[in-house]
Amino acid sequence: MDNNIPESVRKKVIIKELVKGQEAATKLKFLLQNENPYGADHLAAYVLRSFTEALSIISQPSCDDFLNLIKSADSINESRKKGRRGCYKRRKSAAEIWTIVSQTIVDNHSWRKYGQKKIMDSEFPRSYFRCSHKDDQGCSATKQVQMTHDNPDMYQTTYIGIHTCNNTPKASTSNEAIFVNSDAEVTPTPSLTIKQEYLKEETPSNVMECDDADDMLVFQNLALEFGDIEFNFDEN
DNA sequence: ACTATTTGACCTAG
DNA sequence: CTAGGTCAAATAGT
Repeated sequence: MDNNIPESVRKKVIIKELVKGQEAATKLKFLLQNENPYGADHLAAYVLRSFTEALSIISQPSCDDFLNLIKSADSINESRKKGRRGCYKRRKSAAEIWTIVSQTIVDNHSWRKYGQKKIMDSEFPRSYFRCSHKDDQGCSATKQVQMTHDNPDMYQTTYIGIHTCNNTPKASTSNEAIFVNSDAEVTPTPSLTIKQEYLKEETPSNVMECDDADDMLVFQNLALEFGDIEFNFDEN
C-alpha cells in the first residue's frame, strides 16, 4: 500500500473505525444495564457519546467549507426577505448534509417540527424539523426524519446545515442529560451507522485493499454504506 | 394563555 | 408539470 490514500478514503476508514467503536460501546452499555457495577453503564454511555460526537464531527465538511457555507448562508439570508412564502433555494450543492440510521430520532439538539410530506417512492412520510433556536439565535440547521422502508423500527435522519446556535449538544455542558435522555424511554441505546452524503464532484475513484476476512466484512458493510468504494481482496 | 404539532397551500428546482 | 421543501393557520397539548 502506498501513502497516497485519497483524503475521502481516509475519512471513510476513520468513520469505519469510529462506527466499530460506537457499536461496541452500544453493546457494552446494553450489557451493563442489568448488571451495573460502579455505574459502569454511565461510563459506557460516555464512551458511546464520544464516538457519536466524533462521528458527527468527522462526517461534517472541513473548516474552510464551514466558512464558505456561513458566508453563502449570510448572502442568502440577505436576499431572502420575509413574506416570500416558500421562496427558498434547494440545497443541491450543500456540503453539510449527512445521514444517520437509528432506532430513535432523539439527538442532542432541540428541534421543532415544521412539516411532513408524503414522499413518492416511500410508504412512510418524511418529517421536517428545524432547530428550536432558529428564531432566537438564527440557527439554520434542519433535519429530515423518515422511517426506513425495510425496517419500520429504524429511522433515517438527514441532517442539513450546521448548528450555529449556542445551545450546542447538551453533552458539552452535562453528560448526565444525555444519559437520562437516552435511558429514559428508548432502550437499548440505539446503534448508529453514519452515512456521509458526498458531493458528486468530490466522489473519488477509490480502490481499497484488505487482506483478512474481518476487514472484508467491514469493507463490504462500508460498501453498503458508501456505495462508491471498490474492493480488491487478496487471496492469501 | 402559551407553545408545539398538524396539515394543506404555496413555491421553486429540475 | 412534478416532487419535495417551507409556510402559516388551525388544532392539540400543557
